[in-house]
Amino acid sequence: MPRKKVILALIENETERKLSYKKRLIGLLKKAEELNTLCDIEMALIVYSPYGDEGSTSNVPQSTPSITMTSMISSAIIDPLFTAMTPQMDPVAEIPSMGASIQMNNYKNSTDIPQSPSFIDLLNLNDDDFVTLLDDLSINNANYQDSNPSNNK
Amino acid sequence: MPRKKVILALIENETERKLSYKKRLIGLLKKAEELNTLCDIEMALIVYSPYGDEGSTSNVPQSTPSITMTSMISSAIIDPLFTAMTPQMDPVAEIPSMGASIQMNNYKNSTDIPQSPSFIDLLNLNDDDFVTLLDDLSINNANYQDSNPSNNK
DNA sequence: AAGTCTATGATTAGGGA
DNA sequence: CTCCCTAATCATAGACT
Repeated sequence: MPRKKVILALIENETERKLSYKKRLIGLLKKAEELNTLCDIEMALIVYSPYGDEGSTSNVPQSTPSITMTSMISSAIIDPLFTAMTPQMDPVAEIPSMGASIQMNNYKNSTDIPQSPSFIDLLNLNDDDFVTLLDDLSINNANYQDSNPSNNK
Repeated sequence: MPRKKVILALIENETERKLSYKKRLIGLLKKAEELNTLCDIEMALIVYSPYGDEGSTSNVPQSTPSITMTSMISSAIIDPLFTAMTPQMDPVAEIPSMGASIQMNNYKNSTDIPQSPSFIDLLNLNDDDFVTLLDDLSINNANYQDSNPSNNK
């Protein structure tokens, strides 16, 4: 956007694409939070990121995707489930109603994870993937690391 | 943002707040779509709007809230469920897996709808509320109007 | 309420360290 | 890769229709 007008097409260069993703995710979260604050709008933003575990526990890009769930919901019912999260907690244990309520078809990706498992199936929130729960821009995320490495095959 | 620096707090004036909401929702959808296109990121954005039916069938603000589900998911599995939608179709019938999969606690608001029913409970996608499905910025939405007016009490 | 316009604050691509 | 910086594009409050 600066220096060069954005072309609305996939950024082919992976390094560039990932950099853009990181910048734009922060921007998107900020915009969403602003809408929530300014207009009292309840919402949920669920982002499937192929860059889930980088910089933390693994050096292998795209091998362990993550789901970023952003709660900007002001409702008292769902808020505690998300705001209570700390990096030390187990997200799945912490959000039982979420794990119980979002039941999609129990898809298992039999090929490589880099080929992108179905987004909707990842919503199962089982042991396979990183789950990152963000409450606001302070990205103090709780990563739920895969406890079963075989799922990465 | 222009003309005046934005103060991150609830916009007290209702008309102003709604106007800001409409503008910012479009902006948010655009940003999300850009992230999807540029970085090949799958995501879902669910917005609970208290301004669902205005300008269409009712003049009563906030009496029939709506859920705006924005699919920017490239997966072939979920895409057809959203893109197949037309304004003439019944969204609930059209997205059986969605209706079946998102099972929250079956909350019924016994007081006024303007007091905002729980966002998470609205996700039940039953007959009570407007459901607006957006596939991209072309806001060619499919409204699913309440077939049971008593739910507005 | 819903568009259109536009000035200006916000976002971000590119580059440097 | 991750900050930091800056230029240039983008988003949008306010005004007007």
